[in-house]
Amino acid sequence: MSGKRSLIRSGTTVDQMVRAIGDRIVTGYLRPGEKLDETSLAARFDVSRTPVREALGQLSAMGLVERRPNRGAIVAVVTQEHLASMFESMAELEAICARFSAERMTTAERRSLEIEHQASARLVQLGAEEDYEYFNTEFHTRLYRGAHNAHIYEMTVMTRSRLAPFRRAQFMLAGRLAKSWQEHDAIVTAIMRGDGNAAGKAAKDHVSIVSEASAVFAVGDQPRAAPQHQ
Amino acid sequence: MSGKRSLIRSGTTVDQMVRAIGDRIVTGYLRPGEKLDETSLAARFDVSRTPVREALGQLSAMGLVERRPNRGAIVAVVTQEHLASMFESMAELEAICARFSAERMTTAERRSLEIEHQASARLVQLGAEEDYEYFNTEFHTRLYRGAHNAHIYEMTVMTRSRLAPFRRAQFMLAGRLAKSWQEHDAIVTAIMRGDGNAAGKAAKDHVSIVSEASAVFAVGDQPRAAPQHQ
DNA sequence: GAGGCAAAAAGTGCATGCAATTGCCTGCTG
DNA sequence: CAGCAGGCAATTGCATGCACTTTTTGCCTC
Repeated sequence: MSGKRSLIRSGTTVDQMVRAIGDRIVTGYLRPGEKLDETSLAARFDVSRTPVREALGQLSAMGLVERRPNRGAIVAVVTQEHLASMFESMAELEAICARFSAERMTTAERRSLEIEHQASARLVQLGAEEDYEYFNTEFHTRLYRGAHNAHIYEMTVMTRSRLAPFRRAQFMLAGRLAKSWQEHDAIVTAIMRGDGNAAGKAAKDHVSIVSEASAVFAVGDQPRAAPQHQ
Repeated sequence: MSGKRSLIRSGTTVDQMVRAIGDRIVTGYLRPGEKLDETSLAARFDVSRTPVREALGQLSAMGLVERRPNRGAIVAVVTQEHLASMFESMAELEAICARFSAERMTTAERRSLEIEHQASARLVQLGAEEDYEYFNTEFHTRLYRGAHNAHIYEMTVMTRSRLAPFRRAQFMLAGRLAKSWQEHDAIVTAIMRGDGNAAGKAAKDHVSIVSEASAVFAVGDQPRAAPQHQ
């Protein structure tokens, strides 16, 4: 019995690798352009190269890493242009989710969305960025689910995760917290009214604003090469 | 009988496997639920199991195959519900593409869209289903590109390919050819006018109609288990 | 000192081998 | 004859090995 997997959760080794590496990319711990060396990763996680290779392949299929034949893999480098296209897509996807949510959410879903949203008002007053961030994720996830469309849900979640590295610290901007809440409020109100078009428009505006706020960070952050971690 | 992988295009072996297996799924040659045995596939394509495994992993990340740990892979089984959600997503995505196309296509893109569309009128008169099918694909691809948004393009193409197996023979329906052309015409007209909303609506209606036409076929075809293809 | 070449080093791509898991088959029990 | 335990064949999951490609390094030339 050689060294058993230590800290990571269950599933096959490949799945663990996909999550481990994917998480590090999504959270920004691994930066775009950074080299993903199979041997080092294998050593780092105490597995052989095979599961690492498979994981890199899957991550590449998801668009999180880029693979150059015979030349190794790197964390996907997102051009400004492609980043913009993802933010724009995100706005459209959220608009669809909000519109469908307005039309399709069950009474229970509407109620709990409203309740959570109202509860979050306190976080804004307290200026609790961390907690609001968590709530914010929850809020949007509710919209995605509320659309009652599995495929749109998948696309939206995937797009959001690919955007995650570029969206950190958005709430640090002065006043962003309160504005975010108001924008959410517009979405919730429209959903409660069952007004799909208004909900869609409100969601699109909301995401567009977030995009602009985030883009600022992305610019200085992006085109750099690979840093030294650990 | 066994043997060559000559007819496939270049790239790494894994890429070839992804394309080979993916094609067979998308074209319906491999049916939903069918078992994908690593050893047989490896023998069939005359490679070792490793690239087959990697390919299956990537296809699973794309949603084309389903992988049960330790229990092998099967062609993804799409429930009626999930299928409906994909068709609905498709309509929304095409609507976005058409709207953006109306707003963003270059003059050259508009012109060539119009020209090709007009040329296809002949195919309708001739009742040339095969040729029209080819043109139809081309037409929609132009819309996706015309949106000038790489991420939406990716999502749309991916969704379309996943729907491909359920969309066969749609033009066999009586009169579908002519109606399809008219629906395209509405889209083109709106795009030429630069009217994004009209283009989006026309595209959504168009796809919705196709969805309904296709759903008919899907019903009898879908939930069955695995056939014998060999 | 810059440029170019060749050999070595590093790293990827695929094949093969072996342990682990699953599912089936058999035979026993009630 | 149904039901279940145990064992066996088939198949998956991962590790390792080897060939090939790319990159680096060191040396030579100019």
